[in-house]
Amino acid sequence: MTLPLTAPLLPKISKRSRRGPWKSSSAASRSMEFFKQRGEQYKAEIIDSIPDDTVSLYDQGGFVDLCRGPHIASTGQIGALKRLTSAGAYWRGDERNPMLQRIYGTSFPTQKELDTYLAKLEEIKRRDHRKLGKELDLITIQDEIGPGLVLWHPKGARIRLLIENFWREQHLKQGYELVYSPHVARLDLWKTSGHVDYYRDNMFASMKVEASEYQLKPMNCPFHIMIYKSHLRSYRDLPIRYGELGTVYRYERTGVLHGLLRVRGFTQDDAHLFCRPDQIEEEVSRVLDFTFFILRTFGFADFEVYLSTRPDKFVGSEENWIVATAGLDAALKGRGVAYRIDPGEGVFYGPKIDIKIKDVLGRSWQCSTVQVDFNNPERFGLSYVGADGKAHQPIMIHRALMGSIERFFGILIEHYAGAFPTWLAPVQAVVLNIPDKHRDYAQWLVGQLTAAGYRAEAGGRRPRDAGENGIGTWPKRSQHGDPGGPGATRPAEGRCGQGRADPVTIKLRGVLSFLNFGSTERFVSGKFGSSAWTENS
RNA sequence: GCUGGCGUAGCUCAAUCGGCAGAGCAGCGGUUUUGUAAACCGCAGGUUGGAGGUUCGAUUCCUCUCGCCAGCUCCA
Repeated sequence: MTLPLTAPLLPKISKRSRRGPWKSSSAASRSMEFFKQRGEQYKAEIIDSIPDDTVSLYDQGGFVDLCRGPHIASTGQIGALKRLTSAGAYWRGDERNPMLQRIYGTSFPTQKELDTYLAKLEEIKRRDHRKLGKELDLITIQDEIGPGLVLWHPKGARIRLLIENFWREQHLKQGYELVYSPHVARLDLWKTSGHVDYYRDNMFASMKVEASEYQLKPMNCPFHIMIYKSHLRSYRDLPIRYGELGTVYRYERTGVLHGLLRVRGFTQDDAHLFCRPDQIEEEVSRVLDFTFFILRTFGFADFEVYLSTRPDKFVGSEENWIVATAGLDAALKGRGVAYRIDPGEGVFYGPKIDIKIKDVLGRSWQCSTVQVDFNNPERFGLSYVGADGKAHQPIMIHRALMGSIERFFGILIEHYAGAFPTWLAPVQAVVLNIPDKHRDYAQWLVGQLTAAGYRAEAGGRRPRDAGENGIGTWPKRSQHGDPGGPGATRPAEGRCGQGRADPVTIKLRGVLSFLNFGSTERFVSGKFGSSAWTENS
């Protein structure tokens, strides 16, 4: 059948795949002939690649499938079936191969379980940061500017500033030095670093300036290296930790761009640690602690940790790889972190630890990464003077805790469904003036709140504004009106939809006190502050 | 980049066979007022993503292009 898989056809497929029992049988590799005769070239090709003498086949009403199995014993076990989407997929996952048409669907033993799953998909849709980012006026990505390039609107920028201020403050406490570096540099720098050889496909084209080529930076590391190199280093100076909220530009193929989660210009919360080989474990341990602290502060509690080991193509000595991998391993074990080995998935220049964040819906996102690097110290000829008076080569550790501010923000939006905790909320309080004639008073109150350091906004002139989505998303609300009127002055109260209205007097002092609770303290995950608090002054 | 789908007002969407581009919400001006997704009247809002082509006439058909979405591949 070579009909196009358009929408009207798919319900039929849904229906048909419902009846008949499954039978299973196994056959010798002559089944390759069977599939060839049927014109099912791909199945024959797969059998060809299976070393075993026998393969297992499943027969379902004349549809014979090659499958390691198991298929379910009976289609009667399928209580509920739903087609989800259809999309192309490369044969065997290789983009050089032809594209196949794939239909995605799911089934559950009962309709109820299917409904639960579908409700979760709806919830994911509701939390989509691309939708909320626009609705809450946090960010936009506009065609005229270019795909994958983010505009941070005032409300989004407020949150970013809070994130960045927190980040800087904590890094200083942790003994990092904060640095800045330019957005472009001579192409030669990227030749030295190896990016031109290994990373060119992800770089924007270089530009000619006067007599030399310049390159928009895809990474921050060469700059930090050059700061290290700017003078002689002693073993006593190590470890040296340079941190930077460094904005990088990478050419990502159009099909991979995805809201804030995959962009072309983004800011890494980057740092490079220069240390002696014997300091790797200690430094990595510190980074792990620091990472979990930061992530928990933003409300993330569940993580997936991976240790990626040496790939086939690698640089550096085997001995260094062993030392570095052991250092990462020891740090993870020392901190009691459960992790999985991802064999051969390390970067060519060294092994790494990746930490994926699990959000409230149980989806995981790659953010944090800790990578050991032997390559760059070698390429740039880094050294320090050891206790023996001789030159030694330091080890570099690349690390990002949030990964990129853009991606992290996208995840945050979805994690909180836009209803940020008070310390991060771009609007901590909305002052509603109902009816309109109280606008001046509302403005005055907003002015008072702003002067007191809160993020407040006046909004709405009609009763229904109180129930609006955007306004309901912000943490606190205070409403002002005439006694007994439709917009009667109401107590400041908590976030709409949480069923928690905290009675507070409407006097300015009361509003300030109410806001003060939990407005600046940061949440630690698992301890989401309740707003159960009253004032009766 | 690849396969498939889709671009109409700030947002969500209409527009029959190719025949005058429309509605709700948001906005603005009024009127009104029992407390959480919707009070009433009016006004304004558009180069139908862009460029070509076919046609008396294109939102509609064709070509190219830009972008978005679902995946594949890749990744922070």
